[in-house]
Amino acid sequence: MSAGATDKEEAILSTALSLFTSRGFHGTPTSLISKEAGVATGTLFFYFRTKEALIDTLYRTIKTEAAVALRDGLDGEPDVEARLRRVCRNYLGWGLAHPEKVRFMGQFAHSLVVSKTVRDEGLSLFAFVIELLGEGRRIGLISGDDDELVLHMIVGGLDGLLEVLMKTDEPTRRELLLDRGLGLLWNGMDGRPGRG
Amino acid sequence: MSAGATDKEEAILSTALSLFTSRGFHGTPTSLISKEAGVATGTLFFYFRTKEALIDTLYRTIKTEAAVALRDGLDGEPDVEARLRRVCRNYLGWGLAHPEKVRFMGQFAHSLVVSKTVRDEGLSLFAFVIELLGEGRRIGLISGDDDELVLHMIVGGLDGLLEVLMKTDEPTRRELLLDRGLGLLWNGMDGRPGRG
Amino acid sequence: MSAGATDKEEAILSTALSLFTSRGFHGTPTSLISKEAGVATGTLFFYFRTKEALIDTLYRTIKTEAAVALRDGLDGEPDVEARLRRVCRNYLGWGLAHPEKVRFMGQFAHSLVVSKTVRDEGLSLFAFVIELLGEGRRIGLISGDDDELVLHMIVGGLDGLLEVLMKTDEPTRRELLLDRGLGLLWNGMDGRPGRG
Amino acid sequence: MSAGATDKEEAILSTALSLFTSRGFHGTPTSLISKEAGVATGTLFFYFRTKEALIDTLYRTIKTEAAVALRDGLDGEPDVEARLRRVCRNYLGWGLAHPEKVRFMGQFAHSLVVSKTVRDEGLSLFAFVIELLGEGRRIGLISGDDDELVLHMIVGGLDGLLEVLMKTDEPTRRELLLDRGLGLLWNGMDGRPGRG
DNA sequence: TATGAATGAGGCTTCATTCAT
DNA sequence: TATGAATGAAGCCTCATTCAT
Repeated sequence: MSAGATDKEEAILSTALSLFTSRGFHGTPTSLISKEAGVATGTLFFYFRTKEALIDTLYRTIKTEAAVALRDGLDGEPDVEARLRRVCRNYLGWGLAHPEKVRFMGQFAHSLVVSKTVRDEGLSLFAFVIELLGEGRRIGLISGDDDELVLHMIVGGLDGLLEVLMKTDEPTRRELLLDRGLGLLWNGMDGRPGRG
Repeated sequence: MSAGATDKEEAILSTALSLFTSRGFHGTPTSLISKEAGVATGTLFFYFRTKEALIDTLYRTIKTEAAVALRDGLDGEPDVEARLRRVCRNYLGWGLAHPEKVRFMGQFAHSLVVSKTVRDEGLSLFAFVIELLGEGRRIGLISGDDDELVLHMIVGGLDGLLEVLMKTDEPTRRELLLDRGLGLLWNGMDGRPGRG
Repeated sequence: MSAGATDKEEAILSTALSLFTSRGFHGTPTSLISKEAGVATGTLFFYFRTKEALIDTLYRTIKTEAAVALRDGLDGEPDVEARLRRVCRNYLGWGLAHPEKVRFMGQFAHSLVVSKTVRDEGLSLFAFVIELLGEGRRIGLISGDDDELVLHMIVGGLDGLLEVLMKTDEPTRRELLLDRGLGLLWNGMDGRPGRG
Repeated sequence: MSAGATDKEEAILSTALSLFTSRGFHGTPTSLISKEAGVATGTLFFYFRTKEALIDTLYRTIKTEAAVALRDGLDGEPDVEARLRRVCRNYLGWGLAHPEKVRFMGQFAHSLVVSKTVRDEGLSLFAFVIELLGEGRRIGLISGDDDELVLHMIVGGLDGLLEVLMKTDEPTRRELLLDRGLGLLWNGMDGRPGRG
């Protein structure tokens, strides 16, 4: 999962991810995590000082991983518009590739079990997107004047889209919905000619 | 809070709402709820069989209340477009009027402490919006062909918007952002003339 | 059940009897008793000051009833031997007619939930049997010199016999076992001629 | 108490035995058991999943111990009759040596707090006595044809006898009663010459 | 007599965490 | 590094009992 982790640490983290996702934080005793991970109860606390430290690490790890994924191939894109579209597609692509992590985030992004510090920390990882939006606005690509508003609405829209995509198993249909969803995001709901 | 509730039941529900919102489900012992609500520990369990039954009721109650709010004044609107815009505004208006309930939903909509049954149940309350979108699509008002996709993306976008609005205390600025947000939703991000 | 009991008191007692027998004393909340008896929770405590008072009453009632049954037809018997045999048959007859009460006694005769006072009280009801045994011994009918020893062993043997009889549904077989059992009690286990 | 038990497990079991016997199952909180046993509350539940599992273990352990005691010296006896008499004496001897365990059985043999499974399980431990009775019957030593009936009546009689013996502190008198009791069991109550 | 909402002490059990090995 | 027996605070919930009606 993360870089310099030992086998056992690794095992604990990935076991915790799926247990937390399927049973919730408080439905998952540390004893169960260690048992499923094949380590002793004490071992978990050797690697993570507390149960909350464990979920914080998990949160941070996944958020970082997502931020890295968002950046993928960005430098190769010719202009701001292409880069923005790429970021959106990366987001959806990463989500579809890691449904468990998406569900984890869905559960814990607003939960109080992840410490506020760590949640705030996560935001900075996505600062470059705000940056990108700012660029887009300055060249008239993006309407409005409040980048944060736009960011929130895009993320909200993408999350809604992702939810639908994750329920769609058939690949062609999924691709179709993905395109259509991005179209809605870009061009709005209004379908009347001459408007929008 | 709900209709035929006793005083004590009422007190328990509203106390639970604010405690759950501020401290989380597992950070809130039932003993604290009853103490703050001014009733005996046993009384809580007289009205709600378990702690989970309490949060389920809370979830259901709020969801129902929101659905009712969404419908407000809908019949007075002249056409589908006006009704759709009205629903969106109702959603934002209700959210701004009940920030605690919004935060409650943000925390528990994806949490496993609310039973799946109750969460699924909540969806049916919003079926009429799907209906409305279908009407809109049939008369060419809404682009695309998948009403659920559109619904999810609208809700996602509105949630993002709401989050920003809730952080904005100044009323004029808030009104401005609200209009702009709805504009983005309707017309998309693309700010270039002749596109979108 | 007992003499001057009202309908509700009656209902509570008989409901308690079968619930205590099937679920045990502590497996039976008073709330369940009142519900099954069709009365309000408070009503139970109007008739019985505490839950223990209820089981004490039940114990006393049944014990008294059994003692009465033991005496049945005793005066009509010609001599001590016939009276003793009659008492034994009465005991078994009553037990077979009231299996639930037997099971109740089996469960609570040695249990600490019935107050010691009431348990001791019950013994005096059977003093006449000791008396009878004494008579029997004095005329050489009964061997030994310790009436209490004999009583305890008879009761023990009869209880063992009753247990077997209660498992036997077929009437003829049951009658056979009953006779054989009394034979064993009277003549002992030893089957060799010239012994015993 | 049992074989491979730890010191703490041992302490919990023996503490529970005397507390359950003197105060009853429901009069004995687990917290009291752990305190008296000198362990933490959690430790009790480390060794026994529930309070009922604890009493089940206790029941099983004692029953097994009794069954072992019954067999003592059986192989050294010359014939069936001697073996049968030995079993009876063993039973009484064990009972007198472990009055607390006898009282425990008296209380819980018919109680619903011991799971039915465990109670049924206990029966198989005494199968060899049935076997022995069968042998005795086949060679004409025992009258009757139903070994289970005989077993139940013997056990009943012995329990009655044991009860009396346990109340007798004086050793010579006790020995006398024991002999007389076994005599009654073997030869019956009937004291008249030429009968029985 | 009868009701049933309300009480609150107390019980069982869980589980994060420690520490001697 | 790793183990797992041991800890004990704290939580959820039950239930006998009361009392205003």
